[in-house]
Amino acid sequence: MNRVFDRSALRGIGTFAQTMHVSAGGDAPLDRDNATLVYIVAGAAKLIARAAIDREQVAAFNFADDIVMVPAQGAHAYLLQALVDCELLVFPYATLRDAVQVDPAVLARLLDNCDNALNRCREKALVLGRKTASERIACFLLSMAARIGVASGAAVLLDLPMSRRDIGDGIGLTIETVSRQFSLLREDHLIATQGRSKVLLLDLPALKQRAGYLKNRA
Amino acid sequence: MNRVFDRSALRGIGTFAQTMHVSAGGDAPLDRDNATLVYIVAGAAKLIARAAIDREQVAAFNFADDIVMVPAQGAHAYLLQALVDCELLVFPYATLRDAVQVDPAVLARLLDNCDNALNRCREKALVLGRKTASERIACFLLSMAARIGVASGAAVLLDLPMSRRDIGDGIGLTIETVSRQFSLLREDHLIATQGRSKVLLLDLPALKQRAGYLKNRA
DNA sequence: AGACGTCCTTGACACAGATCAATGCCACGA
DNA sequence: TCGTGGCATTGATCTGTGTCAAGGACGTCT
Repeated sequence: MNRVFDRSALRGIGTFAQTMHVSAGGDAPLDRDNATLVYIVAGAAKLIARAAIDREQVAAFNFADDIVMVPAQGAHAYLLQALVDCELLVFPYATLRDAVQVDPAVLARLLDNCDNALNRCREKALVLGRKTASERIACFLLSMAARIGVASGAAVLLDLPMSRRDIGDGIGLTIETVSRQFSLLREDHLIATQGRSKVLLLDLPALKQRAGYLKNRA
Repeated sequence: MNRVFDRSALRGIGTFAQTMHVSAGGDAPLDRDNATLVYIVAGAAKLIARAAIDREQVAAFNFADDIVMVPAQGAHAYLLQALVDCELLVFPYATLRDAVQVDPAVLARLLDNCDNALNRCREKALVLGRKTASERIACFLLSMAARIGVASGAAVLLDLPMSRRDIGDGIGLTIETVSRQFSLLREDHLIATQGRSKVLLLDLPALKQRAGYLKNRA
């Protein structure tokens, strides 16, 4: 496993870290006035951008071993909310960035991590700006499959830690539209669901078709 | 001026750089299969995420002294397109990241730059996912004011290098809706326009009101 | 095991913004 | 200076998804 903060990296920077346990549904108590870097040791969380108490956009879902860069509050507020019980390692961004310069390899990994987050965010922007409801759901499921999916024969099993509301807030739809799209996918036998959180992706090629990906890949 | 690639930084990494001139409307001829880092020496450009030839999301607008991280082609294609004549410095991302480790201060600046891009992208995600047309336009104008606005008394003058279509592609609206929203802002005396590209922001407080920013800032 | 609360699903209707269509204006070149 | 082509504006209509409302299922707690 290629953890970003392995034992040797932690030796140098551990002094700045603060360990936190946040239980499901809770907000990580972060400094609002400064950017923060959170390493998810275990659990799953959502990064929320809030324009109003009833208008939230899920900027990112994050899982174990992810590094989340949480912005300081500007025009909008950012919150890291636990989807399940979480163990977190929290660093003030600026302090870490300066301290870690003694170990450029770790700094380079931070950059790679930030680049990944940026790429995912850009994909999200494309989804939010230019895709239909059914394309959005397909993109979401495929993205989750790549990150937390478990192969199950030709199918992929997902155990989603987030609610329908979270999914909707992540791809810019209401809870009702998300639900309707799930129903359509069930009718067309592209997915099967079990309970509230388990989704079995039965036909990845057909899902990719619905995702509205580029047709003529180079 | 605090350029990211100042004279001393360029001395070490200049060997990887490739200088390019791209004229207005042209695509920077980048490697599709690898992430690329582009430093905009002069000009203005848009980073496009393309799902189809007629479905593009502008992921970011970038101006002189910006560093743009252009992803490799995945599910969608990314293009850097010049809005006006541009002078660019182009690096393969991986090569630069590894080479620049001899100068951690430059690496730290790259990280800061990436963090800024990520924050802007997240604001964009919130705009695309959860804001109305009039809020989107207000957010767009305020964001441009912060980046390329010129104070003109109490007002701010913008000389926008992008077309209405580009604006729409950036905030998830059609060209017609963008145009209608501009007309509404003119009627309400929040802006005045001159020709196709010049916009005078007459009432910043009112614009911020329309942007749907957080009411109760801490 | 049963009951309760929360989350999910489904339906009917409304509306913001897309689409289609026509006209007008700006900027560039001859 | 005048023409030309693309870009912007405005209007009419359509539609996908939001909103409002009711019922059903899951999972938890006693």
